[in-house]
Amino acid sequence: MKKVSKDEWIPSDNIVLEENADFAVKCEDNILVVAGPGAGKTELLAQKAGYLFQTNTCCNPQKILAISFKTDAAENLKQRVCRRYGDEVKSRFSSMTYDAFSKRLLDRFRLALPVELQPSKDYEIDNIETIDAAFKKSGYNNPFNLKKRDLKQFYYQTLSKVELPIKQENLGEKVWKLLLKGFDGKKATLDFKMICILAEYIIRSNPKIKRALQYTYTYVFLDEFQDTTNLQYRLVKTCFKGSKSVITAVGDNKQRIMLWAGALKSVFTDFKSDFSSQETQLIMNHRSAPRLVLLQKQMYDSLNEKSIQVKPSSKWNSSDGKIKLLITDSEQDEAKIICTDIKNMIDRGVQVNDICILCKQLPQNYSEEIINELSQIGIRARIENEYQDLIKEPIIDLLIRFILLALDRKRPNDWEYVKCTYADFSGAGNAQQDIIYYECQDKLTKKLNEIKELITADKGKADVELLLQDIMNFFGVSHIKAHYPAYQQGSYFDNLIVKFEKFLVDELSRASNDWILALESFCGKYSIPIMTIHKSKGLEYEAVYFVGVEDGAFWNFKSQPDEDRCAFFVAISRAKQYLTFTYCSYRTKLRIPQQSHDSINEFFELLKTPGVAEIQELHAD
DNA sequence: CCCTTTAAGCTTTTT
DNA sequence: GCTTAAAGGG
Repeated sequence: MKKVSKDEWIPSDNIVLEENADFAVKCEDNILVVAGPGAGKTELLAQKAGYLFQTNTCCNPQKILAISFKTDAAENLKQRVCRRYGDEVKSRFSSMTYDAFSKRLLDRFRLALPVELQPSKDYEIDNIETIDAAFKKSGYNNPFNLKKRDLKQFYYQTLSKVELPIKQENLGEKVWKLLLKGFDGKKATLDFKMICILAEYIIRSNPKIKRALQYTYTYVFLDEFQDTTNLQYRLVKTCFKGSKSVITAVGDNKQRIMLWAGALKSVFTDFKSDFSSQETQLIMNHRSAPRLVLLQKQMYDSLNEKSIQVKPSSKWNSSDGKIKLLITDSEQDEAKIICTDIKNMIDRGVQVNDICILCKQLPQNYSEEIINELSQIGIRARIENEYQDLIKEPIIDLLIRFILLALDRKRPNDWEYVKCTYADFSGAGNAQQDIIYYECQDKLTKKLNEIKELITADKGKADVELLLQDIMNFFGVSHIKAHYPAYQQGSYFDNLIVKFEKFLVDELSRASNDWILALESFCGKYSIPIMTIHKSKGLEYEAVYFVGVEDGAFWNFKSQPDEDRCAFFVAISRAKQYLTFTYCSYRTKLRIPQQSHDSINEFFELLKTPGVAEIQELHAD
């Protein structure tokens, strides 16, 4: 990485930063960056990391702490920064989730807690049976006969309300004490909220640790800031309020769809006053075509958003972008029309995995007919839930990369990843000069060749179960579990492997035992993803089909209209160029005699505004 | 055995 | 809100 002066610095990868983004990158005070979809919020953070490292504004041994919500978001940011600025910044850019950050603080400084608050070293996470037993042992016997779901919610709420240090002896405090140490032969159990509370208390009650933390992390990035919960925000506040550490928070109030899961509604204003932070807005939308940007802007009123001048990228013509509203009586008609549309799009060169089908909820209730129709012309569409749950697991990722690498050695990224992981597991770490390290490489190469032999020997008909076992034994199951503590709990690990095995066998039979094809296919390269709006957050697609804009899918609209408007906004803003909405008056799986759109009529009025969408209606008579 | 009442789910992540 | 499945009552 070459060092440059502040005036000479230019963004990496030929990216052009709009004025306010450039300001935010170079800003050395706390700043809140509010920006809509496609503005490049995460990219701004990556560029800011580059600026801070390249200009030596963040100088060794100072580090940047980047906090995200999802592991893959944290991982993506880390990869982007490491790719651009090399391994020398790897150890100085800590990109992790809130939960990983809290857990790290707790595990590292557990002994700094007063003895009565120290959890046992081998605590489990979120063992609901233990939690239930602890409440019962503390004398709580569900006096109001709460239903299972409400009971669970009551448990977690009671636990998260406990203030440290413990001064009272109420129910929550009693249960905490049991859970911290374990009881009646049960292991200690914490949930992530408790971990967050403990981490916050460690920092609050240990000025030395707090100072060390602030000294280490002179810059802090907070991604998806609108989703921050009160506990997470309190942790950030305790760690960095009043310090010299500079916080950059990025978020979008129009995409606030996690309030129901506990996001803190006032987090933007709280942050501005607590951290005397400035605020800046980005106005570019690099993602969506002009006509789609226009539709997004038309929603600003209902989202209580001032109409700022959002600008689409200059790569578009002003007439670019297509919006359609498809109204049918039967799911068959809906599926046929979507299918023809998708076929045309693919023929024009759009990649299958650049087309997405979105639902407000339960994709399986809305997409069956579409999946069938598409499969008849050889296009695969699949509900992503289970696949994504597996793909994001580090062990599955490792297995996939290993097999791909065995079959095709020209995969530098996978080689690097597999090699580092293996070296790590074998204790060779980063000691690149060490002879052990070369031994590792040697062993790895041999094993890769061996696996390749196994797979190619019988034209790909190798036994999947044995092969996966073989690879895992090579890395050492105990090493894997030691490295990823989540895998030590219960049968979680074994279940993952069994599921992956099942999926892989299935993919292999589809791909006539072509392992590379099967694995790529498992990773979603050749299929249209189907998912909920919530899962699509942060993603983008050339074409988006929002299936089921109906009251049945927005049953919650009356109780949380603002959040559902945001959900609608998130859905429409995933699309780059093509956006199709569908409404179908009867859905087999829902068995609602006749769908309506009374409660969400505002969406229809929006789409029916002249010049917005092309409307296609198909009625059976 | 049949009819009525009640419960639970529906948008989520994290080691 | 609207569903399905299980539990309850006669």
